[in-house]
Amino acid sequence: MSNNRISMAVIRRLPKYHRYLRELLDKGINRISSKELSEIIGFTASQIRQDLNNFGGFGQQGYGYNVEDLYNEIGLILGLTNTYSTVIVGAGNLGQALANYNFGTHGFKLEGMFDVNPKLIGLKIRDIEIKDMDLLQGEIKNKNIDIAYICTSKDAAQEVADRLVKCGVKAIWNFAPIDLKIEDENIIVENVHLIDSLLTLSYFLKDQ
Amino acid sequence: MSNNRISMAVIRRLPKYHRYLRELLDKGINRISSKELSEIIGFTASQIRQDLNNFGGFGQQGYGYNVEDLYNEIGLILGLTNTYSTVIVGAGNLGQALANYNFGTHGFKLEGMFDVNPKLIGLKIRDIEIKDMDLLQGEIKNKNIDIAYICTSKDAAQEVADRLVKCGVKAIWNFAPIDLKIEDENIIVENVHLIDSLLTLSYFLKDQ
DNA sequence: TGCAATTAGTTAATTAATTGACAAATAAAT
DNA sequence: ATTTATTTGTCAATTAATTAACTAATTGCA
Repeated sequence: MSNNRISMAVIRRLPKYHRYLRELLDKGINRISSKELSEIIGFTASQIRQDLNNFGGFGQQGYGYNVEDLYNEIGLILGLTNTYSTVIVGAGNLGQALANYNFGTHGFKLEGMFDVNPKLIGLKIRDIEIKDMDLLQGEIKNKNIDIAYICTSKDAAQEVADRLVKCGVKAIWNFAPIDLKIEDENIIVENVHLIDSLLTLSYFLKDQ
Repeated sequence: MSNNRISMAVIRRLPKYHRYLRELLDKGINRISSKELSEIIGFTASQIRQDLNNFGGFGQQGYGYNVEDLYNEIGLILGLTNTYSTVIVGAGNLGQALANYNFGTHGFKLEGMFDVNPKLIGLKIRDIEIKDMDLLQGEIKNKNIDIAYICTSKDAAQEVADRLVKCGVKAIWNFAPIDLKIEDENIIVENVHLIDSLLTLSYFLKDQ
């Protein structure tokens, strides 16, 4: 099942399936065909069937898919049955925003926040106290942190990443506008490059 | 030049070229070959040449590319010589974070912030006062706003989008975890679905 | 000046991703 | 119970994206 030949294109569609299936569940819909799903999600029915079949035959001919089962299966594929411990590094506006997002409901438990700014240190966001960056390594090892969200400035990000990797973080969710250089290929790095997104918008706007 | 047969894959690489060229410029490097660029940016040299050639022949055989010229050309392609007026709708943590990002330096001038929360209304972020959401339509028309950043909750996002479109906004940068339904095909919608990004990270983490 | 090295632009080949088509299984209707 | 509708899983066809190969231009050095 956890076949690593699955293409990135497919993987990046999985959260969207998960999102739409959650909505269907909430509406009390318990059965859906690839054709119906295609109409609400905007992928072709063929693509939906192809995508899902990468992970197993979750449907039934003549019936379609059971919404709850499929939702759970995709949750499983995405690893949402696991619980991960996380920290936020850089507790400025963005870091605080992420703290308030409460990804904990999806299994990402926030265990700490760190910053260098004395004005922020000591502040509490949702019961999490912002601590001095000097305490980063110790706490990460202590609390066995899996994922770090980097919300520092561009200039601080690489150094922070190096420290994180050194103390055994498994994944980095990077919001700094830089491509981190990480030697260890086993460390997962997922970037959210806001400026890239905005410039893409700008590209399309220009032609209007 | 503004050929709209350019593939999305190419377009989404443009901001990354722009970012790396800026870095080269800052380092005082004024000449680069596709091969050298490929080594720092991580695309193949062939892909770099293909990508750039979608927009014109910016290089010179035997020489490579002039960094400053190429940087400017890509800036032009991305529409960064234009100035756009923007507003933030939803002035919670994320909205405030975006206000502080200061995208104004890239030509995206923040002209207003709006929220329904009385505790936020009146507050000033970087000289921009958060105003009552009721004033949204009027100000958008008044100030001829081009782009709105939607930073509201999932539940409020669609209604906000409808109102924005009605008063002539040209593009929406959407941070709410929902796919907005916009009738008018000319309206640009660029999504930043944080949860999708985090779930993708989770997918890869699960297999480790 | 002439020659080897470099390098873009471009075409061709390859690989990847998406869409289409259809058999087999199931559900629903009569 | 039989027939007709659906609808998946899968394979084939198509389209898109990436990589490789090559030509011609330019550079830089002897």
